[in-house]
Amino acid sequence: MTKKLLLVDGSAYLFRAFHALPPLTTAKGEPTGAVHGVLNMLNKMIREEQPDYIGMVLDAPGKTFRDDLFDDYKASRPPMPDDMRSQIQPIIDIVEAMGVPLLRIPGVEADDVIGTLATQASEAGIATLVSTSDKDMAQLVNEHVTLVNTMSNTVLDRDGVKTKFDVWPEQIIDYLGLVGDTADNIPGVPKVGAKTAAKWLNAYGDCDTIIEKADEITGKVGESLREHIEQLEMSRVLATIKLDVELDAGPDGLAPTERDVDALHALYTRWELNTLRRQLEEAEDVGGAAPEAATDEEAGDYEIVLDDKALDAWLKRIDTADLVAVDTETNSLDYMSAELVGISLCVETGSACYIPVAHAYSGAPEQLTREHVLARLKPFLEDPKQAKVGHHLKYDAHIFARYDIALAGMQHDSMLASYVLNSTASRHDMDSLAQFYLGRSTIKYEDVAGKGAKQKTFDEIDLEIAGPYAAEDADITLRLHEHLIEALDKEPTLKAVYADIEQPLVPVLFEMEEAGVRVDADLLVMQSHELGEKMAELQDAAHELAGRPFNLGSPKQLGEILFEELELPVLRKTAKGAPSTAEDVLVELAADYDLPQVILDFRSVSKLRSTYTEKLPTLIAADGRIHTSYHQAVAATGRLSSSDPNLQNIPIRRPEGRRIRQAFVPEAGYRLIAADYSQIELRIMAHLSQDEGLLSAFANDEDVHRATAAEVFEVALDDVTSDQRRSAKAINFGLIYGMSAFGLAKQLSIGRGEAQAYVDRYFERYPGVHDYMERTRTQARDNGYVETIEGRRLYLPEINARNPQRRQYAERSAINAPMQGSAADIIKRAMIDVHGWLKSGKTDARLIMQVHDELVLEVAESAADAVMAEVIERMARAAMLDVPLKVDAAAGANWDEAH
DNA sequence: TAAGGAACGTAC
DNA sequence: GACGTACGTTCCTTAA
Repeated sequence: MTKKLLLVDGSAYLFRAFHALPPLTTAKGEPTGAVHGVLNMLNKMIREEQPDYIGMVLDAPGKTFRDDLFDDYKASRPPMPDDMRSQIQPIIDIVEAMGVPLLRIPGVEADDVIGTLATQASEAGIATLVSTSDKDMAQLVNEHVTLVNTMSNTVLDRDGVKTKFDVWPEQIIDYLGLVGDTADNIPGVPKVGAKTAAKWLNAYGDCDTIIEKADEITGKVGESLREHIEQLEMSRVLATIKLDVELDAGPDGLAPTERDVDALHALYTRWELNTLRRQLEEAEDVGGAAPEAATDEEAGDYEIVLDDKALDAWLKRIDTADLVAVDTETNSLDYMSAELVGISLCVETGSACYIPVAHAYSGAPEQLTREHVLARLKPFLEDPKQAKVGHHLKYDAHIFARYDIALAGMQHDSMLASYVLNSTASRHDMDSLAQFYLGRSTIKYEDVAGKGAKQKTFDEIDLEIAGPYAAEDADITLRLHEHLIEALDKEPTLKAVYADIEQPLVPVLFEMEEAGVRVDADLLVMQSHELGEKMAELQDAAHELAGRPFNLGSPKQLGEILFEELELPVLRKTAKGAPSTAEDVLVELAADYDLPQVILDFRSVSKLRSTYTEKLPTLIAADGRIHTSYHQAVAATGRLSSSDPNLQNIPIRRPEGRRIRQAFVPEAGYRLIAADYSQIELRIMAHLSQDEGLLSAFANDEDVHRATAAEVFEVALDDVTSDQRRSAKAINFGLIYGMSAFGLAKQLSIGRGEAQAYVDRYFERYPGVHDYMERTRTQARDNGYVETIEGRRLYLPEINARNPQRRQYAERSAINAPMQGSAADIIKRAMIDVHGWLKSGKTDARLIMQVHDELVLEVAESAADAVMAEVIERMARAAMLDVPLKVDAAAGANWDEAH
């Protein structure tokens, strides 16, 4: 068997890694990005090639013979940055500790050392692989010597050189002499580029012949050639790699030696190369193994797919797999504008691929085109029988939708599994989950893309960096899925919440987001204008009353005016101890002073303008519609949330704000239908508490607040005053939120004693509710969690906290969560049902919004009445409680009218 | 200059 | 101290 020699161009690695990698540093701030990069590439080469001999060659400091030949040699190259220079020594130390022979020969360049060794190896019949990204090395290629570019995974043999440069390896020196090299300041012949050089060399064979026949060459290029013959000869010499450098040892002196485990461990620790350190610890039982090292953390087998052959192999793998992890990489978080940059797949943990389709940094290797890859994957992606798992698959589905691919078979989602298992986990992003469930530190997005102003989009990231990151995402997704499903299997009710509610909801939310809602920009712009004028008037009035101008939007400046200069009484302080200027405080002050009311009016107007009338028009997409994002794994109780923009807090309570809803309109020929559950949380409280009074009030379809007022104030239903009803309403809502008598007193501006009397009275009249509240607190304390009707859990780790404030907070959450969460479960079931019904029939209608207890649909005018009736029916029977679920609905020409 | 927290206000 | 769940804007301090 022929022996194999691997020669690594350390200098090329260093430059490439330094510029390609984000500026990683140690905790102290020492740069280590290039160290990471060089070591990763080196390790990868060793792993893949398993050479018998190996040498890493670095440039030595100081002048080389070429500097003596040509004064301007490499003059255009800026001096090595300090951040790069400082990383050379750590690399040298580590490579030596690894047992890899390292060569640094003064007076020549790394290229010359590599050239010499490659030549000697050829003569000895040793197969040589030169790992570099430097194209000059192509001149070394022969039957025994090939180049490999770790960046792009491309291998250049004789035919490869011919394909890439259109000249043979032995012509490369002449080629470089003609073309020159700006980076090394090798002049070449002006006006001659790659095409011309190849054309001449193919016609004449070599430079000497070209010079001989220079007169035959016509045109401006011909002139340039004749004028620069001397320069051409010089350039050839500079481009020629020296093959006879005097070395202490030949290729057979480059056998790797035993690695020095202790020295390596110390160096990895010193330079905070944690992944390498952990791998070493696992393999060698060295150092204080970190806790996470105990779990599975083998480096994955990650492949970058750059050609059809590799793609074919993966298509075969996914076709026969039971479940495939799919992940997309894009250049934006905005799903409506994001472009696909690459796709990751994983069918078996530890083995994943990344298929880049649009990495466009300079020097990026040739990739399969987006169109090609998508066309080949389309049958798989659209096949509902081919099950996929993702982490937040809804986002990936949006990306595929941009390219007319309807992602189907969205069977599992590790983000949702995690959410159902523990909704109170602070985050459900992949990195946190990998750390928590798998004990595994993943590559962080910031580490590959950088952060702040320097953050790159994914298509700008070097494949050497992006590939492992992206492939790991798919690998981790599959690992998480396997782990989380196992956990869910142990909790059948949670599994049901996941499988029967959250997972089927994904396509529903996906379609709602894709649909968006039409918004009348002109109307909002007009409203904005009006509000702007009102703001100016109120600001003038405020400055007048204050006696000087100030920023009305600054609570700090306002506090100075009100409490220092005008000396108004400080009624309350903020958490930080500053006098509060919150709404309720100003309302109270407004009874005795003028300025607070002006501030209140200003705030209200300015809020409407900045948050809604100014902002919403800027968010309208090309289709004239606003596409929000519904988040399925955010709210601890099981509710959805909405952002970019938040369509769940569009004003309604006051007429000034409510006008904004007039800008939410249907397409021509359509109507908006808004259907909302009436008092759903109180109905759930009746069901859960089984309180007879409450059950019968709902059974008889009474006005529940009026009924409560009648009980608490001991009057007949018909004699309840509007004030009594208002108080009863506050009590009812307060109960849902776990409010105290103190809070109720504040809400109703009554004495604390009086409020306490109301609460006592309420519990006397509704003893079932009182018992239920007690039971809930007990359950929370005993189990550490509370449940919705469906069995969705909310963990309350602080329910037994020593700190009374934290404990009481947990208690209030315990009271509220079953009601809020059950309502969320019910409307989610209704959404799945309504969506399924709409999909199965020919009804021209679609769901477009959800606001916690309300669904909004856009329906063809002719179908409006029928759809409304059906939606009411389906929402009402989404859960079978011991009280009826009542649904109110209306249709209109805008969202305001539909109420 | 950018990031992040505090204060505030909108919804259910 | 005192009413649950969210998200967005503005101001302003702090850190790089």
